[in-house]
Amino acid sequence: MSAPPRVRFAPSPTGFLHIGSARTFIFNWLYARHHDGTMILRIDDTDVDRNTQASLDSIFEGLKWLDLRWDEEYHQSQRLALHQQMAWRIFEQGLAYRDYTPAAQGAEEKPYGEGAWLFNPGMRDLSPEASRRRAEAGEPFVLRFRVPRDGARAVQFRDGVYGYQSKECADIEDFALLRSNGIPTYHMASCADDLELLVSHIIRGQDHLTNTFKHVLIFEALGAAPPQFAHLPLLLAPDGSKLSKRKHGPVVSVTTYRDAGFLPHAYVNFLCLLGWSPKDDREKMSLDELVRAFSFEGINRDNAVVNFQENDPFDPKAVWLNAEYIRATPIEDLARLLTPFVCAAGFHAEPGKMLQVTKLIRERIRLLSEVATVADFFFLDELPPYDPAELIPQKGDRQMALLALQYAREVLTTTDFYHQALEASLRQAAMEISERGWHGSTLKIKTGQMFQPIRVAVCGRKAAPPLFETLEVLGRETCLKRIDRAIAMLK
RNA sequence: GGCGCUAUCGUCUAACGGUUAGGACGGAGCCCUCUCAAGGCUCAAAUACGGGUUCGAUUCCCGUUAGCGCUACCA
Repeated sequence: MSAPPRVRFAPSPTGFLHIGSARTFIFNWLYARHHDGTMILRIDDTDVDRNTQASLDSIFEGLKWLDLRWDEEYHQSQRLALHQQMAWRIFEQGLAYRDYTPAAQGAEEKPYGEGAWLFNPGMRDLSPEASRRRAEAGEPFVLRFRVPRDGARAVQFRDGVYGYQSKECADIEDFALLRSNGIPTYHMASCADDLELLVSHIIRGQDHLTNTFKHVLIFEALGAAPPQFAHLPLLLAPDGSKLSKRKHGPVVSVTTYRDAGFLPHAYVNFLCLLGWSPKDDREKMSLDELVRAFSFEGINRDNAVVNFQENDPFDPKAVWLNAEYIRATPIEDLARLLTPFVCAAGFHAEPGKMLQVTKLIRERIRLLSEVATVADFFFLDELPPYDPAELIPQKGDRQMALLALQYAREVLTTTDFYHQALEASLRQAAMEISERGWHGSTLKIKTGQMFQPIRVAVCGRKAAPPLFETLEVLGRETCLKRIDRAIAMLK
């Protein structure tokens, strides 16, 4: 029926890719894919002073990691002529005027005492001749939109998320279209490009909701019907403030999540759940499911809190989702994903071993980076120091630990080194110890009491993957060496 | 200050006038078990406040409060 939508994500390269921006990208992408439309990436780099290459790199790096594609790409800085031309078209129609008031200097107080500022005195009604003369004389000016002041006109539009919106022109200030250096402002450049690129739906943060009235004015001045708008609730910090790089540091940067070992689609999934819901209790959703389920109706109007803490930078739900995705990842794929993290920890990640280790830790890590702490003993030549008290089992003592280790040592010297055989012979050993009693006592040793000293001796800690599989991966030589060391520590 | 937006468990959310207010994360407990996980089960936990409208309000209207946004020659 209607033409497929054209949507755009338009970041400005003035900082790293913000997770709120990432979410805006994702929602645009979902809308485009849901309707077989076109996803446009437009770099809004009109603020020459604040743009940085590092920021641009960060945006592309972040988007690349998210693993979602766009179909067309533009840079506003290469389209300035178009924006200027459109601005002057508005001027020609008498809908904009030159304002020669010098720019307000830096840190001047905002006098919000009585009402809002609407325009600078004397400039709106400068005669066309006077205005042109001063321009020709080289006097700098900003080009301002002439917001209708006569009558009680209101600007209105229908937002896909927030519904019908209306604002009196009397509450809209004469905003700038061109700066005194001739560079278009965000409002001008954005509308000009949305028009020229035939953007049909503008999906962006709610911080633009009130800007939209200005944009509608621009579209109308250019004789065009405004696109459809859909504004997204904002992402907040736990204290209710808007997420900011300044205040909240790395938790707002997409690359932080990548570096911590989030799976991109797990993270996309998490971001989708912030401010949107399929309304049927589904939470873990594949990209396909998200595309199918996405609609503006599912978008909330209330801002959403990213629930990070000072001692834990990641939202627990994001971590949980990531663990879900990790457990759903085939061993071979997961081993490959884990490898860089193992290498980064300074370990030698031999592919065959990675496969074995991955199998044992897949259900024990929530972030890929945790491999370094959870599986270190698989890669280390020598175990880091640990407390010998750890070797002593629950309701046991030093003698019991020693006995268990000595018995284990004996068994492990001869038994076949695969986990079924290891389990059988170590359980047998536990029974034998129990039958004989230990150091004159009639107490029996439970399997748990038998296995804990071995586990600690071999892994250096109590919390570890299943013992027999672990022994198998470690190999006889390493196991015996570590048990010997543990025995020495107990003596 | 002006204008706009918003308000359900700690957090993310469901319930488009009638539900014991549902789910998830996190928390607590139990089960399973060689530890840790994973898995299963159970529990605690919310409609900001005050007025209306209605036989009946989480839901509709108004007010209060609170939060957020915009109010730049930033985007």
